[in-house]
Amino acid sequence: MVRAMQGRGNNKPAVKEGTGDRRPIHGANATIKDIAVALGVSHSTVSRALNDHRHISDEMKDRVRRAAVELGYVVNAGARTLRQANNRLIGLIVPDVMNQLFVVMTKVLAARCEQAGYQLVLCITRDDAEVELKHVQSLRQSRATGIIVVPTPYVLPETAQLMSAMSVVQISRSHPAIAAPAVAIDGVRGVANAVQHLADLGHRRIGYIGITSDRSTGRARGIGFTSTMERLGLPLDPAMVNQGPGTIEYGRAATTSLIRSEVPPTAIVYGTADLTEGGIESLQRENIAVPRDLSVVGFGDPSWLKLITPGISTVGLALAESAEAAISMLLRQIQAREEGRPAEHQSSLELEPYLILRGSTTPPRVR
Amino acid sequence: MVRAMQGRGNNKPAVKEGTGDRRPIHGANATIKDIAVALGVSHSTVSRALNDHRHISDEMKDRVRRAAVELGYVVNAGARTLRQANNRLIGLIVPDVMNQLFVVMTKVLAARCEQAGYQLVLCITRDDAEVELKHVQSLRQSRATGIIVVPTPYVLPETAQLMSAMSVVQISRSHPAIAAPAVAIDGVRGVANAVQHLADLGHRRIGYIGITSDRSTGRARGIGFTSTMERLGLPLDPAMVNQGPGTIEYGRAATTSLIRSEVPPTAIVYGTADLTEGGIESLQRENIAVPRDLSVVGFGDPSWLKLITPGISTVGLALAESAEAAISMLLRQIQAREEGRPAEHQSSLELEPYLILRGSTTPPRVR
DNA sequence: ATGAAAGCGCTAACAT
DNA sequence: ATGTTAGCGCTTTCAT
Repeated sequence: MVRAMQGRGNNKPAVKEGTGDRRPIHGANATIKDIAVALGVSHSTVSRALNDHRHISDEMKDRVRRAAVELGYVVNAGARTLRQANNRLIGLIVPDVMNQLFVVMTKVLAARCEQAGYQLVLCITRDDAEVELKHVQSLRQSRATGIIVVPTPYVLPETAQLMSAMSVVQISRSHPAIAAPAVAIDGVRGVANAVQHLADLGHRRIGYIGITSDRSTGRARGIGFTSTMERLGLPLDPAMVNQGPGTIEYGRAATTSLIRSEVPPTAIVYGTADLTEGGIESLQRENIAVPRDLSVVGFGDPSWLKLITPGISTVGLALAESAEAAISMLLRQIQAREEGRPAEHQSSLELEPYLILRGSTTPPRVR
Repeated sequence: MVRAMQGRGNNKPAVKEGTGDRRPIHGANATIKDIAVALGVSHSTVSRALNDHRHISDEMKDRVRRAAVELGYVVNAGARTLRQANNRLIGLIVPDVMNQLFVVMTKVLAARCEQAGYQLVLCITRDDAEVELKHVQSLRQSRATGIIVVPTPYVLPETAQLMSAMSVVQISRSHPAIAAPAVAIDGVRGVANAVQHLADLGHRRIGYIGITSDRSTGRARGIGFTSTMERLGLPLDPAMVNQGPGTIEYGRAATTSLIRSEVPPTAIVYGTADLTEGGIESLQRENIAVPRDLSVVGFGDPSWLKLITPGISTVGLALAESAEAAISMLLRQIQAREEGRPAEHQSSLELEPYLILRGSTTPPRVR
């Protein structure tokens, strides 16, 4: 701990160093210079040896590697990046990780990133545009190689501008201000299929509980509902169309209000997995017999859904596939940029949802 | 794209640059030097202005900031780190993000990291020690400030050694080779409480389905079961103690095998949420009436569990609290290290689980 | 096969 | 209040 100030012109502040003196035996980080000194060679030789350069003798490589282990040397990725301008960092920006949708994506992306030698920086926005901006700034500052983002409803202009300098792919949702391709699941089709199925069974008064149209997903699913109702010539009572926050609570409240309304629907279609969860909770509380009293089609298919009695029919989403598609697009984009190619235009992709029938739908009782 | 080789002694490889020429208007990253040149001042003035240094005139600060925006300047965090040795990166190493347990932790940690100005690097090991090592190496190379880790069952010596040079906190599980404090939930007590509760109701033949003892959690919960059975003087039939992988499939299979056995148990206690999920699935398939035919106590409390009919009693875990505790410990550890303090000894912490009764337990039918 | 030296972008002494 | 200079750890010419 006691150390005389050195008179030499070093500008190293005379503070911390963990324990002991200069020897990088343990504690402070050893550098290639330390190895070079220990071996009496130049630090460039050390660098070359560690990078398995062709013109370094096997013996030297061996000595260097041994010394590196000895000194506990670990390359400083930051310093390397400064030279090579390439830092193997990918940002994943999602609203929430409790949501089935985003967890599955996260899992797939993490696996792919690891495989491709990237670190995954997880950013959770809670759908707050300010938080989103902060994350994008950090990512940009650390020169992240790319970003996969589920944009918040109201992306700030600054956020979009920062992104314009980076390789980006949007997933699940897409925002017009972000000039990046998007991978999404066709929400129009998802809800349309559900409505069609119910209509086929004879339902005419169908309720919808979805999220607000400020998210691209909410908008699409809402359109899926209204347009299909119209196309099939079914009455479109505004009271039957409920759009709110995508929370379990809202799903519960909206469901309760629908089934207690003057003329309740004979079927309800949900617009997200959380809303479905809230809906199921409400139906159980209100003792609604599904599908006898009410037919139900959920959205999304978390693994527990099949444990519910009765089985809930639902809109299945190809989550893993969309994540795979997104990361492939991103990696291609990155590669193009690294090779100086002018980033081929990537068109957005929309995957098809599919209906999973589990018995929560049946023809309406009366009519 | 066409660009003549420049004769000057610059060692810049004559490749990429996106589009156009040197001006950092857009595309390539502007540096403080670019700003300095544009303004005809020195780059250190620019640096100081951007960092709001005291001795820079307000007018200069203003000009610099304006130019920075103009040129799309974003500080290079890597370069800064090289000087300041402090890179605001925290690694989170978990086996899986599909698991309720780890998602909740991830959410809490992400929030705290954001708040404290750290980026969160998410590393998923799939309980593979090699993968874990790779992640730790990357983290160490990028000089991550700290790590929160759910260690794999068989941590490699190299992994443990790398960690010894970093600020680390273990969470959920703990591994003896890792010299870092751990925050966990008392698994012995969790299962013991469940068994005690069932014994109080009069059960004597109780089955246990948990994970193998190679994870610290599995070991503790197993001990919680056997020791409590012994303490209460209940018969401990080896056939009633099932330990395997923590998968839904195993939970299903083990449950099916238990209820089909010669002398089936009158109650089953589970050791993880996934096993509980598999168990419920099996019980539904086999048409076992819970709690009439069989009492059940689950482990963990994912939000959907209360939707199951009948309500499943379960061991509640203070997941968010344990994550909070872990991140606080880590931040304190980091601060101590940064201030050169010798890292006060942090003792491990064990939180108490609590029983949530929902009606899946009742006195045994016969006796 | 190895060494010397430059420089990536930034901050911080140390001058003025 | 601003400029000059050194140096963080590394890779990479350019010499030898």
